[in-house]
Amino acid sequence: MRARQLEVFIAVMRAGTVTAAARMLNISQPALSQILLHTEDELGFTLFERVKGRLRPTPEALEIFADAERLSAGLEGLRRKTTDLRLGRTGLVRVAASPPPALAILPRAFTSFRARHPDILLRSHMAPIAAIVDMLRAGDASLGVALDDRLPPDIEAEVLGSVGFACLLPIGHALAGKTELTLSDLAGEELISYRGNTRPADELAHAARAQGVVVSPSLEIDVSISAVGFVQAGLGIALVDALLPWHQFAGLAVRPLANGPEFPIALLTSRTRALSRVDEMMRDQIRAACSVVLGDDKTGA
Amino acid sequence: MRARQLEVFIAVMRAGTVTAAARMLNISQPALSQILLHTEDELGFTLFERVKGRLRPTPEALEIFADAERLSAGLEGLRRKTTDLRLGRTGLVRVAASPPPALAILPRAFTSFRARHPDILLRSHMAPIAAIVDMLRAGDASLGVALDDRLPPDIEAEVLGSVGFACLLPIGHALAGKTELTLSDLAGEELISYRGNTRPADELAHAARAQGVVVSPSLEIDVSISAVGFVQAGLGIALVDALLPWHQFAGLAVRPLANGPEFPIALLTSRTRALSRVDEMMRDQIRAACSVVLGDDKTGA
DNA sequence: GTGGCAATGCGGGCCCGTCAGCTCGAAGTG
DNA sequence: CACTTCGAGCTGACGGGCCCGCATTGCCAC
Repeated sequence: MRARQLEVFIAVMRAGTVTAAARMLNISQPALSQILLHTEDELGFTLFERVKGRLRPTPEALEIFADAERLSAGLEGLRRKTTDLRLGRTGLVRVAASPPPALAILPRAFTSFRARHPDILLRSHMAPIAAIVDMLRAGDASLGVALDDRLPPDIEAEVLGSVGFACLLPIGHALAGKTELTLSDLAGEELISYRGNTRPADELAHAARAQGVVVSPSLEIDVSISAVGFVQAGLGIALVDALLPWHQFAGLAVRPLANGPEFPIALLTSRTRALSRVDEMMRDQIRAACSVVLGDDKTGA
Repeated sequence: MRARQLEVFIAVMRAGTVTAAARMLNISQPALSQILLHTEDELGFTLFERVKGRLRPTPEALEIFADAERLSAGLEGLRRKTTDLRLGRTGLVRVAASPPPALAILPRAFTSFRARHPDILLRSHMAPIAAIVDMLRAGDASLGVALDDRLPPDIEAEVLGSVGFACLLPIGHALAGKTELTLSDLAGEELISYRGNTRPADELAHAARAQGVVVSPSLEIDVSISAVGFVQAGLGIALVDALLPWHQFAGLAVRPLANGPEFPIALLTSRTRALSRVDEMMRDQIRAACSVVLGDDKTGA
């Protein structure tokens, strides 16, 4: 029994006549009549008794009607579900990001995504990069955003752009008079930056060596945002990524670091897991949001 | 999503490869590949990601897989149900009959029916004819067998044959010496027969009048089988239908009544209700059983 | 006769199937 | 290292069957 035959059968049962059923299904009466006859032929027994030019359901028809209706409703439900999937009206998007992109890029990406797909559940995970990789591998997140593009081979990293370093100064610090700082400006200052043996720390040391200066933090952090409190407390100048929206925090001044290294902004996905439609839509929004944020950075802040 | 597409999708999900799925469905690999591609085209999103010549289900495919399997199983169940209906392997047949056919015809009909369709539930109702008509109208029975063909217009009566009267004599009665009796033989005997204002009583009286004798029962019954006890007790000679297998009862002799009226044996159905396949099969068996019983009656007893 | 209903005949389009042939990647072999 | 082989899936051509609309007929009731 084909799905179409199910629909026709149900329509005739509900409408009572072939003509009315044909109207319900928006097809011609002969077409429906043919399908009905063919169905009965295939089944091997009659579904309706023709009496005086009218139809009367046989006991067999009544017997299978309930099942037919249930199945047809199920098919219709599946059809709706698939159109929802096509249009991206259902599902859950989980994005794992390290704090800077989570605070700088995801809000914008989520906003535009939500405007386009209001019914999709969104979940944001702020995590260090090792945790992001684990989540991508386990399927706990399908998209990741981090400030690193050197990743295991089973993780695909698409570089969306790059962002430099920023210096966080306590309010009133002498160096706040300059619009941008260089590494040599920081000589003799108490520095707060990433702990050793991490990529940003290495790159910073490399750049400093190239410029003939020495940069050695006296206070090490692992996540840039934790520098906020230390700078506010006057413990020193922080050398951190310029992505995080530092201006939102009171009590510190932000100055870009000239000639410093760059962080790559990478969009991470698992190579062993395919993206769902909604994941792809979110990926597009993250790309767009990133370019907007970077553009704003260049012109505005 | 067509039913075929559902099957193909499930087969590919289960088999893992297109070729294996095609083997499962006994079709060629290109055919299945086409259906799968067409399905994805119709859905608007891909179900499998092609990587290195292999297929990997997308999140959407995993999402709808459970529903698809459930629906497909439902369709398969309906398919089995319809073949059961066609072959008459399912259902319930309810037959209402008055006592003589219920004891003489139905056992044979049920036996041959059961031999052909062992899985069908059978139900026999022994009831007076008024109750039979009510049951047919209400759908509590779909077939009826009675010794009357004059019935309301909404009941169809198909006459399967006819049966005459029999005389039930107490063992040792003088008339037992004759192989058959006539109405005039019964003059002066105590008679047991149907109550007045019923069809057999009227016909009996009519036949007696035609033969110039008077038949007036001194003991009235409504159902012929109830005469057994009265005859065994020596209360008189019973004039009843010859259909009921009277020889099964001890303590009475049976002699046919010559030149008596005939009972029509009628197979009853409701004109407003259609017969199911199994009902029709049972109807055929009742017809056959009736002709066998009547033929045996002519030759054997 | 007229109107409503179901069935039939005819023609066209789409789906589905087989068959033959193709590309691509992995694995084996000299 | 180049070649072959094999298995995976895709493409194109062709045919049959299902589904559809249009025109028409048969049947019944009013």
